[in-house]
Amino acid sequence: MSNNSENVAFYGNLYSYKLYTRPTALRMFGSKSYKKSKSSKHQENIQKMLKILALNDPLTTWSMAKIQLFEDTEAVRVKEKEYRRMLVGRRDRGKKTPGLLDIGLVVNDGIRYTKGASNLYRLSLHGVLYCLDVLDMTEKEIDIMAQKYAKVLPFVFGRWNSLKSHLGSDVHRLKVLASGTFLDNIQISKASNFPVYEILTYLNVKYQDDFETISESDLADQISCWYYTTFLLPSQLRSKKMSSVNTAKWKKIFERDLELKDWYFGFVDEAEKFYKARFTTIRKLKKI
DNA sequence: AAACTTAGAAGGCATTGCAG
DNA sequence: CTGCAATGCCTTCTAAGTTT
Repeated sequence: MSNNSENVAFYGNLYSYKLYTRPTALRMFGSKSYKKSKSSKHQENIQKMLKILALNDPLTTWSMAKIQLFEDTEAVRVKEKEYRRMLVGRRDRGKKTPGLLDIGLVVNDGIRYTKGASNLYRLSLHGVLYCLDVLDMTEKEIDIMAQKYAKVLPFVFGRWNSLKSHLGSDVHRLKVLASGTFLDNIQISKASNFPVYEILTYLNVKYQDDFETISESDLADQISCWYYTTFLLPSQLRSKKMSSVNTAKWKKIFERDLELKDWYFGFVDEAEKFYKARFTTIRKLKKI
């Protein structure tokens, strides 16, 4: 039910994740989990908050603080403010320092009216990717995040359990994307017999105008399409051919899930049309 | 290399507003 | 009045040069 068509998106397509959001987030909020490498207090705070958001339904700043501090109202009061500042950034002495909302890792997910109006916050898809990339999430935490964000990324997180049962540890290829690798380089064109390179390139073309802002459902489509397409690559890029085992797994996922199948092959059709039209154009030159 | 400078971040305090 | 939320202003801290 939570929809965001009226919200202004502060994030763009996957290319802008790779080029802008991710590098900015790494610089400002840490490129490694604060548990693993020395980080500033600010980075630790941010990462802790992101994890809270990752593991819960949309929250108000107050409820975020309460998750950590339960009944200690005074402490919650202080923490809550800290959280809000991290979200909205701060404007001090004429200077604006960006917060998680400005960078696009967190989005406003509607307003709760229980007591007055209060904003609900959750991760954006960029935020989900950053968490996968940087926070040291356990298997169990990722499962919870998938469940909480199933509506936001329906074709992947909405089918997480079934994907896990079919793909095993391969489900985590999403982390490749999270780490900023889009796999649209020419090198992969020979890594598979399937037109992986062509599809991923078309995926870039289709959403190229959405660099500044993209609707969340379009971004979810872009991510999901990337996700299913990369399964057409062997796990190690060295081995040239997909094992028949992999292909079988892939078919199995689509067999029972017609909605997914229609959606994915709808995209494949689009890509095919795109390339065909272009070749038709050049063919015409031959006839002159 | 210790002492000093300084911009920006973090922390603290105050105020406002609203619902029960 | 209490619990919650939002924001501005002031002070302290920190990380980085720069000077001596």
